[in-house]
Amino acid sequence: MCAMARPRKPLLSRDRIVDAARTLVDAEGLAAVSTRRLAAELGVSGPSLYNHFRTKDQILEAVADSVSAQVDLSMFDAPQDGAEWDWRAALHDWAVSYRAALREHPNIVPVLARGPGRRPAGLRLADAVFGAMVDAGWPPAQATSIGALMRYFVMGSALGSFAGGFVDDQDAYDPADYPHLGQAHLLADRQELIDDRAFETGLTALLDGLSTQYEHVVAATR
Amino acid sequence: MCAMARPRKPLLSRDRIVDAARTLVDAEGLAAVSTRRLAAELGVSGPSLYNHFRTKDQILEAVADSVSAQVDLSMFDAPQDGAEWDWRAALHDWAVSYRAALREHPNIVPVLARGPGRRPAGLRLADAVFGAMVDAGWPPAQATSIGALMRYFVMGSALGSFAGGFVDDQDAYDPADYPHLGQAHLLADRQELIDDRAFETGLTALLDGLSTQYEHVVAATR
DNA sequence: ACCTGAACACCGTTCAAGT
DNA sequence: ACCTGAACACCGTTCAAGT
Repeated sequence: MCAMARPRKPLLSRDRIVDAARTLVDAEGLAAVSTRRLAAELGVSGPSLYNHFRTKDQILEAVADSVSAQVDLSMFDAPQDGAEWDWRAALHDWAVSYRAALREHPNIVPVLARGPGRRPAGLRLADAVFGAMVDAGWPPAQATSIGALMRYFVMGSALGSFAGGFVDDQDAYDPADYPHLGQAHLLADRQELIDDRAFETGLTALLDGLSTQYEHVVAATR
Repeated sequence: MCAMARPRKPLLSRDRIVDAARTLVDAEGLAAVSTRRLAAELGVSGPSLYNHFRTKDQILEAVADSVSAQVDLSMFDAPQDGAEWDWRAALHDWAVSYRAALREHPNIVPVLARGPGRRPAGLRLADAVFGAMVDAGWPPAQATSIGALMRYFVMGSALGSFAGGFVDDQDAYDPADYPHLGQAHLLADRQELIDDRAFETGLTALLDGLSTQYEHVVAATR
């Protein structure tokens, strides 16, 4: 009861803000995140957020990084005792985990797609895949390409459903204009199946193709 | 002269609005496009736009479709007189043209990434690639997968530069945290080269892998 | 140190009014 | 039919003021 009521626990923290923002993005999309709305969700007034983040964009960056942090990277460690280091299997498992993390939070993908920037989990991810490919024997320039092209494919597959991009309305597909899209209105119903199959097909093709290149480029110089 | 000055030519048209919007998006990004700003660029007041488009989003959709319309689809026509129809070469050329169109207008890619929806050029593109793959002998479900996975890869490669996603500042890459990113600060300087090489490497791998699948799935059943 | 209300310069969109 | 100004309900961010 003394007059100096100073230590009064802070209402906000960076973690609490990021958690609330991620929940809001997941539930209602990027457009629903305004500083006023987010603050209301946290029971404070809008400008309070600026005591913890410099801009709204940095809040979204932090949300993006918290999603990157969920990607499993364990398949890249353990230096493999002598045995042939199976980079192909590791790359496959990593891509599956990467896409799974993104698909759990698809609305934040446009922010993630801007690249790692200074986000620690994004940089850790880039570091892990590049290091693993170099360890596997890929020349550094090729390892960079692999990091990039895998990112293209995973980001593209998570950015938006392919099947869901087609409207669920037969009248939208006039056979005179689009002779081969007679069944396209059915895509929306089977979104997950269609996108999962396309991802696995593409990933297998990508890894098969890279294995061929590996034999030419790497195994040949051994 | 006479008092009835009725026919007064309209100041605006859908095309003029779309052209101005595309120019603005290209020059200053999606965030710079506000209805007031766009209207000012066209010499009219903000609400005027609503005589030609129902929402701002539909203006952006129209910009996106005008970019889709620039993708070359000619490699998919001409039914090939008896000879083996080279779907692999067509797919390669199409992917290159697709990516080139997107890279000329990278800021609109997030809108394109929402899928074709009801956009005519987007639907034409989906129709062409699906029809060509079916003609080449792919079963419809596989042709759908190919349309999807190519879209993943091209969208991902156009959504943002891989190399440009890394900051141009050596201090951002502490060797203790990111042991393999010692050269990462150099990526920003060679953006185009690095992204072009990753795209070609990935596309070749993808097509090589699909060719292998084609032999198993299609040629075997002939 | 952390939170607040008021304020500034913006938004997308609607609508009555003009021609 | 097409354009306008005024208005509504929002934005992100700053800042002086409070504790």
